[in-house]
Amino acid sequence: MSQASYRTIQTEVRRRIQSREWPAGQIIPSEVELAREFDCARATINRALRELAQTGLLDRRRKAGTRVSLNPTRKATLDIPIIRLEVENRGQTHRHQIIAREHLPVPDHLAARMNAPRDAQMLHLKTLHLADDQPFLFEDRWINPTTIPDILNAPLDDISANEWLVQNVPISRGDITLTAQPATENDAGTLDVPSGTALFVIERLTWIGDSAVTSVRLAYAPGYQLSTQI
Amino acid sequence: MSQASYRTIQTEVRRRIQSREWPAGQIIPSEVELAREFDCARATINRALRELAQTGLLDRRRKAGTRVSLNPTRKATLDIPIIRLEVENRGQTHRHQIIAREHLPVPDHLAARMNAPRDAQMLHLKTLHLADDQPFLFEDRWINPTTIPDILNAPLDDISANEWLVQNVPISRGDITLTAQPATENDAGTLDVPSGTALFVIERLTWIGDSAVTSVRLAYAPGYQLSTQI
DNA sequence: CAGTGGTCTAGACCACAAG
DNA sequence: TTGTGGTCTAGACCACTGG
Repeated sequence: MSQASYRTIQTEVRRRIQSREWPAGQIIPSEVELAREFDCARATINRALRELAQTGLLDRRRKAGTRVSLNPTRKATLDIPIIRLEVENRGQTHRHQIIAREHLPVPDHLAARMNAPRDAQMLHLKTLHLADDQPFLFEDRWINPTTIPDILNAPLDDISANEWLVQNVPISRGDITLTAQPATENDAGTLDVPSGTALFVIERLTWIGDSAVTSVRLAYAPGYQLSTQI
Repeated sequence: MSQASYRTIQTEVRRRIQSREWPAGQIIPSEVELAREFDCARATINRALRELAQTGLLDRRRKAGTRVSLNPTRKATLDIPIIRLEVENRGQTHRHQIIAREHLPVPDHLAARMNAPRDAQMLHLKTLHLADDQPFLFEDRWINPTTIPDILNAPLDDISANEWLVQNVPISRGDITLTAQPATENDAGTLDVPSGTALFVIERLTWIGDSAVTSVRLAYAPGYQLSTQI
């Protein structure tokens, strides 16, 4: 093995794990030994193994060594695209309608989660996104104008709040929750489905430092699916 | 800035992006320039920026340079744990019941997706997972004994197929789909919910090389949510 | 304590693609 | 053509932690 490339090393390591040459739970040779075997620098081995550990295939600990994961918690990466691009990537045309736009005191449960004072005034937006003029998803969003004063001047009729925020607010952190929910009366009327229909719902709460930027609930029309690979 | 660490560099780069010092879409200095500024080796800058690019914050292209992503498709990492651990991590007790276990010709639509001949015989398992003796999720799984002959000897009453497969089959690839579905009659009876209830459903198809290992549908009881962060 | 992975360096060559 | 990121090296020191 005179080939030295972190990719070829990764491939070979995967092969040895899949062939049970290195069974689950077993310690594999140290970086120094592997560097000797593959005739390459230790840094190359390190990169190969470090990346495999990031995907959950290996467990690494100083002194203890590197072992094949016993319970490989597989990690899947979800892409969170802008809604407009999500629609356009399906080859459909995106359009959005603002259904409501008002300043209201934020509901208590949101105030708590957003680390805001009770009855804080926020911008509340309800937006329907359409794909080829069919309802695609219903967006219910609260935006904290204390954190994002510019939002008050944003041209939200032309560019959806989703897109404006992604492009103008460099968030530092976000909490995401995926659930299935029965359509509320509100959902049902907006998406034009029977009340109680099973909807795929994504809720996100995003932050700049310790200041909440926006809390949003995205209710997708039936048939939506989120796909990924491991 | 005499500190040289890829982590401190990442923090500083994030700060500059969030503060708009480096606006979205703009080219940032080259690795050589940053190495000079931070007084460190180029490899250190490379690692810092490479990892940020993996998260979608930066776009890098040879010769074109590194720029702040214009439409940062945020990437969230989902952990796919073993069901037993998922339950136990909530502080609940896990138990499973095998509801059906039979060899059947696989349905046509699955045969196609699994790259198997029509009417191929597969092991079909229906399993109910319980958390503190309450229905937690209903697992409907097809296992390809051509790929996994050992499955026929597995003690599936003691250890769920989910867990046995994770620990014994080093898969190379998996397709995952997340959806919301109304409970079928079958789901409803098993999970003890009304038919039509909104259920969170994960479907997975996993592979060793080009051979399908298993196709599984996990229907979670109402109230389940999948959480992550970005 | 000592062995392992974690990180950094200074330098080098290369692959790619923008101009 | 040429500047950029992509990768590799040989060596070094360090941090952590198992025995």
